Amino acid sequence: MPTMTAAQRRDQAKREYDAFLAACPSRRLLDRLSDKWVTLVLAALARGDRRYSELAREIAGVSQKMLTQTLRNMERDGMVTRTVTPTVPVTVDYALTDLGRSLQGVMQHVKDWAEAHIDDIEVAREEYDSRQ
Amino acid sequence: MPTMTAAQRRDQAKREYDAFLAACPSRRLLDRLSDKWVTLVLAALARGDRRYSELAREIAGVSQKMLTQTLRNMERDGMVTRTVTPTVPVTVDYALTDLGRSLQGVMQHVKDWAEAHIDDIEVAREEYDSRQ
DNA sequence: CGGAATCCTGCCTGATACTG
DNA sequence: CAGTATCAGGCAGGATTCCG
Repeated sequence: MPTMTAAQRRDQAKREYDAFLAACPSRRLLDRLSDKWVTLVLAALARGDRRYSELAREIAGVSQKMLTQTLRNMERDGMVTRTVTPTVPVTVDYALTDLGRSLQGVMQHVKDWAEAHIDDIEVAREEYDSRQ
Repeated sequence: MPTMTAAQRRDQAKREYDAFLAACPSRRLLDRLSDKWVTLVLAALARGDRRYSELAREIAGVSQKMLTQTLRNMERDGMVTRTVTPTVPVTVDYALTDLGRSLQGVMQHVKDWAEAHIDDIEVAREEYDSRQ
């Protein structure tokens, strides 16, 4: 009785795909980096340790929610350390770990590429749009 | 009459922020890369030209919609070329441009980093979670 | 100061169906 | 084969409020 066979095959494929995804290092990192705030936090901390409010000011446009969430995830991933100093009011400092610094070095190349080639992209885009 | 002053200030700040964003090369590129399919398409095409269906098979988990959308955007950005051969049925080949190859070279470093360090991240994460 | 919690909206994405 | 069109839902992310 092959009822639902098509749906079952799809589910099967999906499970295999998920397993494949979970086993692929590149994709797991890409999932992390596709959160663009991660890269911006890395860049900010590369210039030195920062307090929460300093990061919020330096990374224009990030909401408190996203900044907190990003920092939590990065702490969880061993990219940054979080140091609470029980003053009044409390101060919280963030710093890169060795792992974070290592990744930042790689992302720096991406940033350099962006500054060198983003104009080419803009030009290509305008030409594409002008051809309808 | 300072009615709506707070809201107006927010709007003003938002407009300034948008203008700032539009002027920042790194962020514009990050916006593109935060679409993770872009990186995967770059990697696939780096191994040689591909037809649409080949890409769909090679990049497991991408929907037709997202693949088409990603390819369109990348073509618009001058990263890939799209060549239609009017056979029956029609064949469409995608290839990297020089710009695309250049970016792919940079992203290759990211991929290498991922394969070298993703385990460190996993370990850090498990330790973080085990500490509640 | 540095968050946590809540609500709520948009759009991102996948599923499905149709076309040349 | 290589798409386009349409619909639906899920959740990313913003705004707001409250707390230690």
